Amino acid sequence: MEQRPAQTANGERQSLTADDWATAALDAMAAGGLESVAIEPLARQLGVTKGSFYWHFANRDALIRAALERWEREETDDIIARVGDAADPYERIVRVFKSANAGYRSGRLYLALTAASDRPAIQQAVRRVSERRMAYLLDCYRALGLSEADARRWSTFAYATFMGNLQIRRDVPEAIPENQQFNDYLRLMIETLIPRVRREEQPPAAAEDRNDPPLQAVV
Amino acid sequence: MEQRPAQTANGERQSLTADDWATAALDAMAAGGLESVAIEPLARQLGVTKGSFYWHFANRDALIRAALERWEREETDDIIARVGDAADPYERIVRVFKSANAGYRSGRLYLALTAASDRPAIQQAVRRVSERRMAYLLDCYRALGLSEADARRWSTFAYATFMGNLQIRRDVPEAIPENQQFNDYLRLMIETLIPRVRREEQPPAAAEDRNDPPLQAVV
DNA sequence: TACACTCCATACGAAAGCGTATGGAACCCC
DNA sequence: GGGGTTCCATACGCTTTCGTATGGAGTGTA
Repeated sequence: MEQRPAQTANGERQSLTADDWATAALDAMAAGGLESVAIEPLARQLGVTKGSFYWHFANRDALIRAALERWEREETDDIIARVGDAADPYERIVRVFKSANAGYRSGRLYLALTAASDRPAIQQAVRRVSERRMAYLLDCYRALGLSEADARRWSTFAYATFMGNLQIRRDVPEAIPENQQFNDYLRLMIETLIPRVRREEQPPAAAEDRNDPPLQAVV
Repeated sequence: MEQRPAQTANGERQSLTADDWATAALDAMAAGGLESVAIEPLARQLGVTKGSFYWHFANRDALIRAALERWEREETDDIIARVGDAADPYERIVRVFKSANAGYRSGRLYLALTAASDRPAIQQAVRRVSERRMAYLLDCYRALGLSEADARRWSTFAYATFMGNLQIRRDVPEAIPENQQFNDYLRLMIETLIPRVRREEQPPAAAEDRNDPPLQAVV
């Protein structure tokens, strides 16, 4: 597969891979947006010159495509690895919200990519990841016993809150409490965003369908 | 104050003002982010050349500063004009959420500005506007009768949901329902995000009360 | 008519970034 | 040790944008 020239005596100077360039591009995006993904600055930062880049990639667009692929892989792997197929749906939703905190870079990167709304390639990648995440949440809420319409509303609601917390954490970080205060804040959101439908009363979905109160949230 | 050379016979060609440039810059930002705010493209779009710009402004930074000032004025005026000092706090929070829908440009502009997290001037303006909005919400929740700590949590929670809806509407618009479905979605958020605390031990609310949850949300 | 002021056009230099062309060092294989 | 491959350095032309310098048309004013 890959064979790198053995590093020199002092341990420097091993050749770069295309993936190294992709991760560097993602780091640059997380730090300064898409416009920060420039060949020559990245090359300087990596300690090489443009010659290296144009050996690995055809042009700047190819780099961005590669970075997007890597990002999509990371995100989908992450959401499966972190919140996974664990336990009951309640626990899964809780973990989604706790993962909003974990990963400072992850959140910034997500927001930076969503900001590049003019580039269709990026927009589509963001859309795919967002839809996949919302579908995951939708499944969780269905598993809680909510009707299809209710599950859709609640999952969209929860995802909006999730995204908004990312944004607040980036733009007004003091607004997000810390330590014990943060736990209280988190618990408030969890308890509010996960309606405890009456489980016993089986069968859940069919019996308690359309009445006036749209969903029997007990909170 | 301002005197414009009378427009020519066909109604074209009246001279521009600095404010015209500022609004054009904001439009460009809402459409394509900060990098779209370039002098020469803007000049072409306005039907003039750079000569016009550098008569009104010292440089590009001055334009961005002017645009930011205008944006801050608009935003603060808007939040006072739209949701205003109307009625009870419940109605005020409702209006905040309804205004997330109104103003397509407003939301995009907000998100575009928050994305320019490297520019300190923009970051501070965003912070000021965000803090002012969150303070407004905090006041609403205090007026609902919540304790200081609870009001702070709920207002942050609500603002996060507000921001997240802006983001979803931009990135995955189909996820936001429309028409009657949207009203249901909106009502769900409103009812969930506005806890009806026991005002003064009134009979109607007190009757169906829960005593388990930490804050007396009845939803 | 002469002058000043406002607003913009045009021309120019400098810098940054993209992409290409080409050379060259290091390594491998026979 | 000739030849091929990998990976990168260097040099160059092109485009876009910023910012400056300067001229000029239009209008008001003495």
